[in-house]
Amino acid sequence: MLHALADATRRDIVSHVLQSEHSVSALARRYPMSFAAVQKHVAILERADLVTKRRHGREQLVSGNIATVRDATALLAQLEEIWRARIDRMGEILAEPNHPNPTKENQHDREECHQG
Amino acid sequence: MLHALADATRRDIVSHVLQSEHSVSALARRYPMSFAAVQKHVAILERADLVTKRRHGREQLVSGNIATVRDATALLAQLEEIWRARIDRMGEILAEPNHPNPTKENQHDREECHQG
DNA sequence: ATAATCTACAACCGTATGGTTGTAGATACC
DNA sequence: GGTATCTACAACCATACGGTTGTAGATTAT
Repeated sequence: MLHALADATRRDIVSHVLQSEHSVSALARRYPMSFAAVQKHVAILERADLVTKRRHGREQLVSGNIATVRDATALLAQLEEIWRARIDRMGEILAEPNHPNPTKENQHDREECHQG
Repeated sequence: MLHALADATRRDIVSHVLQSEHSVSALARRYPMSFAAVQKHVAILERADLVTKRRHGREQLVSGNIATVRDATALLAQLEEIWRARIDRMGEILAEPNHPNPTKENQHDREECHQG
């Protein structure tokens, strides 16, 4: 599911179909790629249950699957929470004036990024 | 970067090396796969700047790259925020007593779109 | 019926993943 | 020096991605 969200085009599609339904061809017109490519992106999102398709005449209307997107956001928030806790803890340790191992200091805090 | 985080093993590695440094072989011992496989995971995380390696004798100690992880969590939080706003908005619309399409709330059931 | 549109699906290409094994180079230990 | 350990890297495999083109089916409009 994170994999499905790890593509900018797919995230954009999800954002749009969360606001209103769009047919696959309407979505395809928004991106500089073929219809089939967008169709595949929609299929991946559908497989991850992030969007749902609804037939309307000859069109296939795509809409965001609210429940699954909610699950995804919950998972992301959870990961973010866990990591933030760890980061905060490391910040505390580094801020301690008497922590035993100064060599553990941040490898390169940020300013000497001579090497991207 | 989301791609780098879209793998359970890699997320686990990040969690662990955020707490303390681990050599590549120490990490490899934690997972039911070969040393080379874990080495590749670490390489992917390193390419995404999520971890950093530091040489210590014959070992290569892996540690979480706090700044990039922070960026990642910020990005995730941002995505979550955008989507939550959309979701909340849809929730409001669905909660309105006079909105035109009440069947929209449970479009999860797509039994058979049969047509001949 | 014919044409135009929307969709689905298959085949193909180049590349990356996730995994394996094998080999070679450094480093530590005896 | 010899050996064990840690690492790097290459080759290989199966699968999937991201994209293309092409073809066929379904629906709408004329």
